[in-house]
Parts: sequence; C-alpha cells; structure tokens
Amino acid sequence: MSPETHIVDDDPAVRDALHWLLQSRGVPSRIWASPQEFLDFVDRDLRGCVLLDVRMPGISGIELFDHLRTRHCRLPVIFLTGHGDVPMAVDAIKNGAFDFLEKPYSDNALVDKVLLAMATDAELCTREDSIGVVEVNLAQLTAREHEVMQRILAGKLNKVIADELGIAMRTVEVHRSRIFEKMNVRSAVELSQLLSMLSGKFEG
Amino acid sequence: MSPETHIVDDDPAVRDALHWLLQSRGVPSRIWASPQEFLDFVDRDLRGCVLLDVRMPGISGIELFDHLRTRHCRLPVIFLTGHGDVPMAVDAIKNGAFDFLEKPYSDNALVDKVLLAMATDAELCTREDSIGVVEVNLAQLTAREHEVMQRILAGKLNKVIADELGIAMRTVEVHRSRIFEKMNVRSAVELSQLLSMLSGKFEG
DNA sequence: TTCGCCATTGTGGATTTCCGCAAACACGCC
DNA sequence: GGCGTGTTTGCGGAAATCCACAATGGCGAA
Repeated sequence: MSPETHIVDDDPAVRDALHWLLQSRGVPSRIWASPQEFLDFVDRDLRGCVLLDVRMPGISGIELFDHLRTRHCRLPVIFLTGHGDVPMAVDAIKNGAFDFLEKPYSDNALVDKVLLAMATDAELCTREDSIGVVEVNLAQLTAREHEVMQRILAGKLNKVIADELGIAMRTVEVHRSRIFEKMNVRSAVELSQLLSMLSGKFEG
Repeated sequence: MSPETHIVDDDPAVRDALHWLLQSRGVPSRIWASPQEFLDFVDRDLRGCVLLDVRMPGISGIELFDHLRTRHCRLPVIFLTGHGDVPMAVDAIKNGAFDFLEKPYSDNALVDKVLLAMATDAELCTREDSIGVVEVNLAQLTAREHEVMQRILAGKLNKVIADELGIAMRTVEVHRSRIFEKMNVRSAVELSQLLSMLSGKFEG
C-alpha cells in the first residue's frame, strides 16, 4: 500500500481543489465524498495522512477521527475548518490530531503540513514494524511460557520461579530457553529492553 | 513548596478577578503582574500550575511558556486569550501547553481546568520523584562503573566485558556488584527496567 | 604524609545458568 | 490409533555468576 493523502470533504469544489493542489505538487492523493465511504475503506495498514473537513453531514470530522483511532488507524489527521473554533482545535490536538488549519489556508502552508504529516507517518511505520515483529514473536509464546517470562522480567531466579509454579527447575530452564529462542534474544536484559519499547510505543 | 496556581497577567482587573475566583473556590493562588517577575521566581521545584494571558507587554505568554520549558520547569500551563486565535492555540497545545481557553470563560470551566492541571502536576511529580531517585543513584556511579553498566545493558557477558576493557573478569564482577548495590537492584533485568523509564519519562 | 576513594587482581567455593540427551504424559486432530 | 504440540522431569557437565577474604597501587584532599 503506497502512501496517499486521503481527502475527506462533502463539498465537491473544496475536495477537487485540494486534490488538484496536491496532485500538482506531486503528492499522491485520493478523494472521498463522505466520511462513511472512507471509514469503510480504512484498515490498519493504510499509509499516508488524512485531510479532514470538520463540518460534514452525518459523521463529523471529529467523530470520524475518533472512529479511526478506535480502529487502531494511526494515520496523521489534519483538520480543516471554516471558522475558527479554538476549543475544538484544542481538543483535536489534545486527542492526537496532527494539525488543525483554518480556511482560507495558504496553499504552500497546507502542502507543507501534508508533507510533514506523511513523513511523520512513514517514520512511525518504521518503528511500528519493529514493534510488530516483537508482538508477533510474543504471540508465539504459549500460556505457560508467558507465565515464566513474566517472572523472568520480575528478575526472579529460576529456582524461585520453579517454586512459584510448582514445577521443577529444569522445566523452567526449558521454558526460559524456548522464550529466548522465540523472542530472538540471548539474555533476559535484551528481552526486557524489547518489551519496554512496547509500552513506550510513541517514544524514541 | 506547596502547590499554587500562578496567575500571570498584566491587567490588574483580570488578575484580581482570577485570584479572587480561585481563592473563593479554595484553590491557593498567587498573582504576578509581569512575566519577568514570575520568570525570576520560578525554579524547577515549583508546584501547581500556571494561568497565563497570551497577550502581555514585553514577554508574551507564549514566550514565557518557552522560557519556562527551557528552564526545565514542567508546570502545566493554561493559556487565556481574548480573541480566538486557532493557529496559536494549536501551536501552544502541540508544544505541551495544558490548555488554551478563550475569554470570556466560564468560571466553573476554568476552575475545573485549573484543578485538573494541579492534579496532573501532582501526579507527574510522583513519577519524577522516582525518576529523580534513579538519576541520583546513577550519578553516584564512577566513570568505570558507567562503562561496565553500559555493556551489561548491552547483554554482554562478564568475560566479554573484561576483554573489551582489557581488565580481569574479577574486576568486572566487582564493578557489577557495586553497580547493582548503588542502583539498588538485584539483577541486570531490574537495572534495565529502571533505566528504561528514564527515556520514557512521560509514559506510564 | 596519612586517609579515603577508586580501580585492580587473585583464590576458592557456593550457586545459578545453560544445554544436550533422553523420556514420560496429556490433549486435540485426522 | 498415530501424530504433533505443549508440559513435564531427570542426569550430568560446561560455563557463568555471586561472593567473602585478602591485597596492591594511584590519586587527591586534609
């Protein structure tokens, strides 16, 4: 899926103007006449960014934004609004919108924002890819292995873990070994670091 | 230093009105007639939140905000503005402002925001305290211990570390032991987790 | 110069980890 | 029933960690 800017606006004139502007600047874009249409299309693998009119019939831009996030779509969203609404802008940004622009907008400014959003998304994807690998590996662990891993990450000795689970130390060793193998690490420290980036998803 | 709401506004009428409002609701507050006055007073241990007028003579609210952050003051800042300026609000929030309110504001809404900001600050402090402890412990490590720790966190074996540093394994063991002692942990895993919260300061 | 802190190393032993080889039992699927 | 997967365990040995006891040399402060 190559990255695109998804323009969602019910006004054909605005829609096409945006589409034309972006195309003319070499930014691949795609238009959607209604929020629902776009919503039906999105999946978590979508790449690029979203240009969203705040006021639309049916689902508002803000609501569409919420739906996107609920569906684990992390695409950067740039809102476009006709008349300055500070509380709404503040709320949108607080909720993780990428930007909030007032009409009339400067063409250059808008294109810059879009490019920035797309770059941000691309960067985020790189990170999420490595996170994805970790999550896939994690999913391969069996229930018992999870129990053991949890205790390894608590810094407990094999002996203690064996006691807690009521099994032999040798068994814990086997689980430990399998965990490392499946998670593709060679020490508990590496494992710990790998999992720490799961909670700090949006950090460095 | 007990938590206070710091009101910074050049207009005596607004200033006093805010002060009175907060006092009447039992929120300890303090007024500052000029940004510079407040700036001269702040230090990193200040607690509470800041209520800031955007437009002030000399240093603007936005600039004051930047100065605060530059000085490592993490206090939540609520902006107050006369006429809705969306780009400015968006920028402020993106830069980490706590909120951005338009005048005229509802008394209740403002008090709520202030209370929320103060609660947020209190919570943040708790976290930063524990981070502070880690940093203090970290500062107690000698240069050599840092070198060894770095390699421990890379998951290297004592033998390898000894080779890299050109010293005996026994020496590495001693350093390792001292590091654990000073950092108050009992395993490399705990150490790794402790340090992971240093980079992810603003996470859970 | 004496004292304290840091870095260094050794000996020797207790404990733990890591791992190959081997095997038993349960459970679900075809 | 046969097969695969997951869980369990034992044996025994190599390697690594942890630690108490003991000691040397450098370097800066009092």
